[in-house]
Amino acid sequence: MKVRTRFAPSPTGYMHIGNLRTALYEYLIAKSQGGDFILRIEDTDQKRYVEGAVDIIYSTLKRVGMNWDEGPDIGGNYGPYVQSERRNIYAEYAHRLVELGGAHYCFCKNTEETADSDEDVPTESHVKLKDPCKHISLEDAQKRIAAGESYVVRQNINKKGTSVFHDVVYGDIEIDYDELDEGVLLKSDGLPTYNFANVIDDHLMEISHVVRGNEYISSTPKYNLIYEAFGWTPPIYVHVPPVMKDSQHKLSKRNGDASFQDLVAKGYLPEAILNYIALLGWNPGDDREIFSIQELKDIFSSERLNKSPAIFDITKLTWMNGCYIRNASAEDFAAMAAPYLKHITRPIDREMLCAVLQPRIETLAQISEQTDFMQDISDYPLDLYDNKKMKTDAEVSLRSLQLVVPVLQNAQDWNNESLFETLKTVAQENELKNGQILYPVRVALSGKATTPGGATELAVIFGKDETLRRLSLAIQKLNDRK
RNA sequence: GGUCCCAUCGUCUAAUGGUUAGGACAUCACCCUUUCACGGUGGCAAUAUGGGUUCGAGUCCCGUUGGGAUCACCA
Repeated sequence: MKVRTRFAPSPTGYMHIGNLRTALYEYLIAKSQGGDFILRIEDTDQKRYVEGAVDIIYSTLKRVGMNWDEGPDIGGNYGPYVQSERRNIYAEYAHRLVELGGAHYCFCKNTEETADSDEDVPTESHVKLKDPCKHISLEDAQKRIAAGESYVVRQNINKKGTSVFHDVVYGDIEIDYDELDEGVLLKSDGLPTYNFANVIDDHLMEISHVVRGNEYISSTPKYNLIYEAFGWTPPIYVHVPPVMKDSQHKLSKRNGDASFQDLVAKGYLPEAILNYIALLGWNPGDDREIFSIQELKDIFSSERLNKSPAIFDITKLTWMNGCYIRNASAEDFAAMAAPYLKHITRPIDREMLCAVLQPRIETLAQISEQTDFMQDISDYPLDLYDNKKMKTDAEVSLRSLQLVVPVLQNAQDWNNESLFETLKTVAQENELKNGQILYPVRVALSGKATTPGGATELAVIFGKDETLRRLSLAIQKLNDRK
C-alpha cells in the first residue's frame, strides 16, 4: 500500500505552531517511506474563512521545505483539493449513507442556542441526542426535502457495546458507543462538517495515515462507523498530543502565542523552528538534536512519537536558532543579516561587522540592538570610563586616548591583527595594562561598555576616519568634564 | 459530571524488568579572553503518590492525586 498523508488546515490566517508540527509529522511519515504528502484546504466553515490565509499556508510550507505532491495549486489525480469545491461529492455520499442506514435526515431547528447556553456546567443534558427525526420514514423525509424544507444529515449510532481501534501513538483505545453523539454530517447550507468531510476525502484521496491532534481520539469511533457503513477500510491513525504554552494551556492564537510567521519576524530561522518543533514530541533515539529536514526524512520513525503534551520552550528554540546562525556560512549570514543592518548608511566594513556579530547573536532581531551605535554615537555618561576590572577611570582614559590617536593616525595596515598589536605596544611602552588602552577606545567608539567585537574590531568596522573622529570627540568630552 | 487520554530534572527527553536513572536547554562555578559572546570543564537538579506482582519496578497491575481532551449545523 502506498503511503499517503495529508495536511488539511483550515484557512484561518494563522500558521499555528502545533499545526505546523502536525504537518511535519505527516510529511515525514510519507517521505520516510517514499510516500506522497498531500495538501488539502478545509474551508467548510465559511464563517471562519480569512482572505489570504491559503497563501500563508503555501508560503510557510515552502519556506520550511515541506513540498507537497498534490494540492489546490498543483493539482493531482484526487482533486479538487479544496473542500468547498467538493460539496457535490459530499452531498452525494451523504444521501447514500442515509440509504445505507448510516445516517438520517433531520429537520429540527438549529440547536445552537441550547448548545451554547450551558457553558462549562456539566448537566445531564450531555446525554446522547435522541433525535425525533430519526423515526421519520425515508419516503416522508424525501418528500419534505423535495418540498424545500431545510434539513441536515445526521449520523446514526445504532451500535451497542464497545468500539476498539488502534492508534500508532496511543495503542488500543476503547470507547463505548453510548458515548457517541449522532452529530451533523451535512449542514443545512449543504456543506459537510469536518466529521463527514474528512472521512469522505481521506477515503477518496486514498490517505493511508491520518495524523491529527489527540482531541479527535474520542470521535474516531464515529468516523470508523462511517467507513464501515460504506464498506471502506479505515486509515492508520496517528493521534499526536498538543503543543502547550504551559502545563495547562495549549499554544493558541487566543492566548496571543507566537505563530510561525511571528517567530520568523522576530528573527528565528525557518530551519531552526522546524528542527525545534520536530523534537517537541519526537526523538531520534540518540543524543543528536540538530537536523535538517532532509536528515529528518531519513531517520524519522512514528514509533518514537510521544504520548504526552510538550511545552513550547522559546528559550531552547532560541539556543537552537543560535546554533543555526553560527553554523551558517559567512555569505549566508551576511544575506540574512542585511535587512537588520539597513539603519547603517555610513560606509563600514560589513564583512568584519558580520564576523563579530555571527557568534554573538541568537536571533536576527538582536542585530539591530547590538549595532545601534554604529550609525551615530549617542550621548553617553562619562562614568562608563570607570571600570574596576580594566583599571580605568576618566583620567586614565583621557591619557590613553591621547596616546592612541597619533599612533593610529600613522597606522599603515588598518586590520584587526595589526591594530591589536599596535595598541598592545602602546600599552607596554607606557606601562599600562592592555585593557587600560583598549577599554577606553571601545567606549569612545561605541558609547557602550559591551560591544560586539573588541576595540580594534570596532576600529576596523568604522575605518580610519570615523575611528579618529570618534576618538577626538571622546577626548573633547573628557576634557570638558570639569 | 460521564467518557477517553496522559504523568522521569524548571523545560524537551533517553533508559529489551537488572544503569551510580543518561543527554540537551536553562541555571551556577571555573577556564579561555581587548568587553560581550563563542568554545571548554565541572556543579545543582527528576521517576507525583499509596498498594501489589517479582529475587529485582521508572518500566507490569490496581487505587489516589494532578493535568489535558471530549460531550457544536468549529475544525
